[in-house]
Amino acid sequence: MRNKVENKADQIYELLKQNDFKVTPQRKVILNLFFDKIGEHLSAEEVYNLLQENHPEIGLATVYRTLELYAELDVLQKMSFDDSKNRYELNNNDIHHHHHLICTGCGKVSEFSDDLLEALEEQITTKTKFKIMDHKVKFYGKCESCYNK
Amino acid sequence: MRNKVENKADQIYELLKQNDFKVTPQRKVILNLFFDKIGEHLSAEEVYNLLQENHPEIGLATVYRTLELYAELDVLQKMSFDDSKNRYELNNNDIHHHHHLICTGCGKVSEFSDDLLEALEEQITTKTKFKIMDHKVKFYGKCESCYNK
DNA sequence: ACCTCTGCTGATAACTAATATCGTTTAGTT
DNA sequence: AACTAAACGATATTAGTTATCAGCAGAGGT
Repeated sequence: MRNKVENKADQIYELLKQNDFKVTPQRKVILNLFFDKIGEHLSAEEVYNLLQENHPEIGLATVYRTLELYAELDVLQKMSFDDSKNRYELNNNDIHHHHHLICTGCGKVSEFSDDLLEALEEQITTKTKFKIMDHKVKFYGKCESCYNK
Repeated sequence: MRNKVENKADQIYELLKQNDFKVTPQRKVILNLFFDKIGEHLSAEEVYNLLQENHPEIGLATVYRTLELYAELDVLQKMSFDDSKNRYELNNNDIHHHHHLICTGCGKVSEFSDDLLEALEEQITTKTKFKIMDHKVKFYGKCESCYNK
């Protein structure tokens, strides 16, 4: 019997195949990196640097391409925290609606999970003709340690 | 007696002075442009192009600097709709909490105003130590015409 | 096992938005 | 009117990302 991560990884390999993309070693390695780094919001360069240790043969262009591909397949969630670079994290469906709390003091990004936005989406649906598929919410403020100094 | 826009503009000139910034012709022109384009989300280059007609002497660097300055003073709100460029709109305090509805079909950005997020902010405040100052919400989906085809 | 064919890769050039630099100009003050 | 720090325009530079292209590789057919 296989563990959860392997199972989940296999599902994603299957998803690649279903969409006529090949399951390459590079795509496997990059996906596994994100399984190792759950909760982190990695930029393309950070991914590339992390790969240097065990997979220095993987090029930066491949990193960009792979992240973009996974984002389109909704395997990764693409986001930006106003530092003019895109960041990615595993789109764990279990915690689909988690919002980011961005500290304007130290820049740290924490998370908050909930489904309260459903009410807001419902209101928009009834008041407008807009059909909502997804949302992104960012809260700006001060984390505990920045607030206390 | 002066009209509302002039009054509002004067308040902003005053705000500049209070923060030891000079009230230059360039800053006046760019601010007035945003009063003329309420509801639009302009990029730096779009502002620059709009200025070409009547004020071709204003340089692109000045546009970038001025937009950034106004954003720091909360006169403009800085945002991005995943097209890898920053956009700005007048931060009208009357409609402070308006969210953006981004159509994934045609890219059009519309708006929805509400204060329902207060409830969510309150929940975060009670459950975490994070002190929220501001938030940005983006909803993704299909606008009426894209949905119907 | 081998061939083929298409998609993928790595290296790197090109692009784009934004920022930094620098000599000149100007707003606000004296 | 003179002064001075701030702001300006032109342009070089940077940073993140995307495009290009020759070579490679892995699935399917023979």
